[in-house]
Amino acid sequence: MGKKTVTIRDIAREAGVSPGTVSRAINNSPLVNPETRQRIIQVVKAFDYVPHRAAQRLSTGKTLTIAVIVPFFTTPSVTERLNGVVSTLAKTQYDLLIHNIEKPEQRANCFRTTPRRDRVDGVLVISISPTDEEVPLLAEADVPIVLIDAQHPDLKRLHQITVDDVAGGQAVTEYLIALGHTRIGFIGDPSDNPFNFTSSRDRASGYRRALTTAGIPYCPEYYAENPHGRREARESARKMLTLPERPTAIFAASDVQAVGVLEAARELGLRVPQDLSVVGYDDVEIAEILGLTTMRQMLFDSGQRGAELLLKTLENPETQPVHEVLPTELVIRDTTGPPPR
Amino acid sequence: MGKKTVTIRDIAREAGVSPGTVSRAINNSPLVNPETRQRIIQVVKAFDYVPHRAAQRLSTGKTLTIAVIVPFFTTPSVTERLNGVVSTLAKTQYDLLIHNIEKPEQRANCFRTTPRRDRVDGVLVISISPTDEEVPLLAEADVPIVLIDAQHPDLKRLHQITVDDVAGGQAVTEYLIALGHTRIGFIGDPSDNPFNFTSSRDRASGYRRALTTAGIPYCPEYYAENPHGRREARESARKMLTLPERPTAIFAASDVQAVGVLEAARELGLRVPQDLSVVGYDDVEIAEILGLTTMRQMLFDSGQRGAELLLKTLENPETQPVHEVLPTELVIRDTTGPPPR
DNA sequence: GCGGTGGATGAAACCGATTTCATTAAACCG
DNA sequence: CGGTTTAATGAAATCGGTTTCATCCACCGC
Repeated sequence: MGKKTVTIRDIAREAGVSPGTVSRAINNSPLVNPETRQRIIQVVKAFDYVPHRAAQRLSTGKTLTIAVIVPFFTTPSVTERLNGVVSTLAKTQYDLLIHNIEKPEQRANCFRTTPRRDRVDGVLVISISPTDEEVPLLAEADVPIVLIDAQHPDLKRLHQITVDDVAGGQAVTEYLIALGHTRIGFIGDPSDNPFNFTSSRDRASGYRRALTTAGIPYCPEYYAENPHGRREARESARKMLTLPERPTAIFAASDVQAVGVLEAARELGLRVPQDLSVVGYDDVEIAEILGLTTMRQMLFDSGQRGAELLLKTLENPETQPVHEVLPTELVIRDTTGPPPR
Repeated sequence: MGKKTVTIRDIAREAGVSPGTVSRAINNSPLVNPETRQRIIQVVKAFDYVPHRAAQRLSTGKTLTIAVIVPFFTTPSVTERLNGVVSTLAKTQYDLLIHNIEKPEQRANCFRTTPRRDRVDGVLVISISPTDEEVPLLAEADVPIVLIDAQHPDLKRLHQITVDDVAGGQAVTEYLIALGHTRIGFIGDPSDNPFNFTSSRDRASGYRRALTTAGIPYCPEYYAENPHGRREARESARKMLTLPERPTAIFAASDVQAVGVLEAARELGLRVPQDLSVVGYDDVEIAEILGLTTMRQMLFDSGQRGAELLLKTLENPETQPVHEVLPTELVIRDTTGPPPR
């Protein structure tokens, strides 16, 4: 099946015009006679002609491509954000390129090679906050960039869609305090991680701030950091829950980790919420299934808004960088209650 | 920041050679003196030069792009397959284009416009079986295509990575029968759906076959089809479990649906597995969390194998179409046991 | 010492579109 | 009716690589 590609010259020859005219005709240039256009369109249809993408890109300088840089994209919360991006872009003619980051070196590599004018028209970055050294690199790339669930103080150059994780962490903790808890544990990701994830760190800040405000001393034994994961969280929870004076509530920095906490509780024979209250973060599907109390964030919407923002910027490059903060909402289910005794 | 792109000619000038030589040097052509290459590489590094993708594509005719067509990519099982694809392709220099299908018309559109020589070098299709009308269209496109978890009898033209869903469904049912169950329900997706998903249908065939073999009459009341989803499965399960003579076991065509069944059981006060046995399919993370007995398929591997197969075919276009059937494995956890009484 | 062989390189064509610039023909105007 | 716009189109340059073909030079064998 040789099936040679039909080029714009074929169309031109067939329609009895020059390639330039064909190009103008299909790109809605006003500089072409309606009749001529009609004839050309006809030939295009007849030949099922579609312009060669690479050729278009090369000559226009536009790539019609948007890249999204995303870490561990099988994580449910990340997938949901990505979903927002994908469904928004599906309505446009932009192609979506996915770069999954699972190792720190991929991250560096990706930040260096992806945001280039000749590769993409714009970049979405999900959940990975660029470092101070990386920002100038990104800015220099001269490609519009939107951070989703990631941040950087340099608002002059980067669009940002975030959630106030400090406030969220604080709200969760205040809720637990209001229930009467004073021994409240926190289980999150490493504050200092090669990906520069910030959300867990920020939620921990909110946690501490709420404790301080309430006059509850911060107890390092009730604070644990682990590489993200259910198992890791379970181990931490187990340790924490076998302390001489165990916490009566645990706030996990994500639903995934909260599940680990629940598992640890089950193993230790602790009833939830009678013996232990557990709160997660994100409100992914599993939270609803397990009846987990959690802080809901608008995951899908964050992706959607980010994509929309990027599209708007592509249309109008003069758009000033925007920093949008999405709301959160505490969803109270079955894993929280007053402390025992 | 103007930042004009540095082209191969810039490198050539700087290194004191011709563009052709630079091209040869960076593409590992043996036709270039090691010293010259060394010098060129140096300049490339110094200028942080990266070849213009569109230009490469145009001149080579290769797009260096692979598209994956995937339905509802937030579904955990689909995400996991996709993960296999992504991680395999990450090691190559191919770009990955994602087309998410959520509506039937997207499907048709996608099959028509995506598999074109000038757009992609190859296509991976996940979980969507092409129809008889679509296959010639795909074949004509003259782009290698690999179906993952999808099938079509025309093995002459399409690579396929599948699981024997009929056998899988049969095995699950036989297991339940061996436990002593005779009233076994099945809850799956619509056999006839606009996406042409076949896995649920096939698992149902296996289910029926096992019943027949065991001499258990097939009872339509124990068989339900719903649009895929937890809630829908829950409703079906509720109906089935409130029958005068309710099933003692339910086989759900996916873990997601099995969760719905578990919810229905909980609502109705049925203990699992004492009163009701539940089996899922896929073995996604939630199955492990909930202790769900399920049929594990190699989700990640299916994506990986599919991608590898596609890459191999790209290297050697003469590769004969392959049909690879991946094994399944019954994972027995806490939701299955002998029937009550 | 000379034709032959092959390695390394440069010059130029080419991929398929877009876009600038030039050209032609028609329309318009005083 | 001559001169000037203006609309429509063609010719050709361009985008940034790759690749073919030609060239040059060194080395080999005789």
